[in-house]
Amino acid sequence: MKKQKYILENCNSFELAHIFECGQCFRWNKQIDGSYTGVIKQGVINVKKQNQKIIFTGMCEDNLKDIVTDYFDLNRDYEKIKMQLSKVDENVNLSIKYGNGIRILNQDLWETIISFIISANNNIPRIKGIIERLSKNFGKEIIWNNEKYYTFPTPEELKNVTIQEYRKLGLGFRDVRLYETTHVVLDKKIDLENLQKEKDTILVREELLKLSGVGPKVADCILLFSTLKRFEVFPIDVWVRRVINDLYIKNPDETKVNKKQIEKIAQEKFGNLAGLAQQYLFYWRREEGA
DNA sequence: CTGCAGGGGTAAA
DNA sequence: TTTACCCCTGCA
Repeated sequence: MKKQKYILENCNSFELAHIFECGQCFRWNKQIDGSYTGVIKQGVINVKKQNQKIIFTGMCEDNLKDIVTDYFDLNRDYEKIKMQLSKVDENVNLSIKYGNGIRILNQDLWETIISFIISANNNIPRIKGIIERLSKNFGKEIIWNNEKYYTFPTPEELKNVTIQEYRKLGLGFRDVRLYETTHVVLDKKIDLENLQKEKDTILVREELLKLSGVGPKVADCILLFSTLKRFEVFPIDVWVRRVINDLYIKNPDETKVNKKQIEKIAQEKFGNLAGLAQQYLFYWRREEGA
């Protein structure tokens, strides 16, 4: 573990709030100076934006530049993607202007699976709290700048944790799901490394859906926000339903809007960039509060 | 102060 | 296709 620093200059499409508050991650916390600190794999990293420069500092084992280049998806041309998507219509264009600095993170597959199982029928402050307690109890401690941080627990580190212990950490009815999924992964009934190599998105999705606590929405979030990185999926939650209904369907009762209908619209309008369009629309609608 | 709906869904009926 | 589910927060 060593202290490292990396400065990225001339980076378009990189706004801290857009990246960390758009609902894709749960382990980044805003600091007093406006920067964000989070745990990636076995390291702690702080990201700060200053005069158009992105400053990464951290305590980690591997090369910091390599870690953040991968994690923040820095080799992808978001300007080009935004250009394409903004042509769809004026509403999408507005949403892109609003969340112009969004990047989709390459988060660890295991961590993303567990995080989104916890996210089911839950709210962000509580999700963050649960993940923090899980890490504190079962992850490894890292000390950086006199503060304690904890890595996200591996399947092995959760091996002997009981359902009752999960319940005590406030997981609620998700306790059984976390227990079952952990053991399915430990027993290699579903092999995450193989899943990572599989090209066919449909097949990967089917495998994810076999996990306890993973339904259609959670599966799509895992596909989009982890290293699986599938931009063609379109996770549908209440906010996405709301914004798609308001813009394109206009059903007076949004709870009656059919999922198939939303999927069709997403496919037709956004194609293989649906996932990213989802993020812009979601962030726009949710932050605007309208 | 108490009661209750609802939250970035899933699984079981 | 409908309903219960754990826990927390906001609001009537």
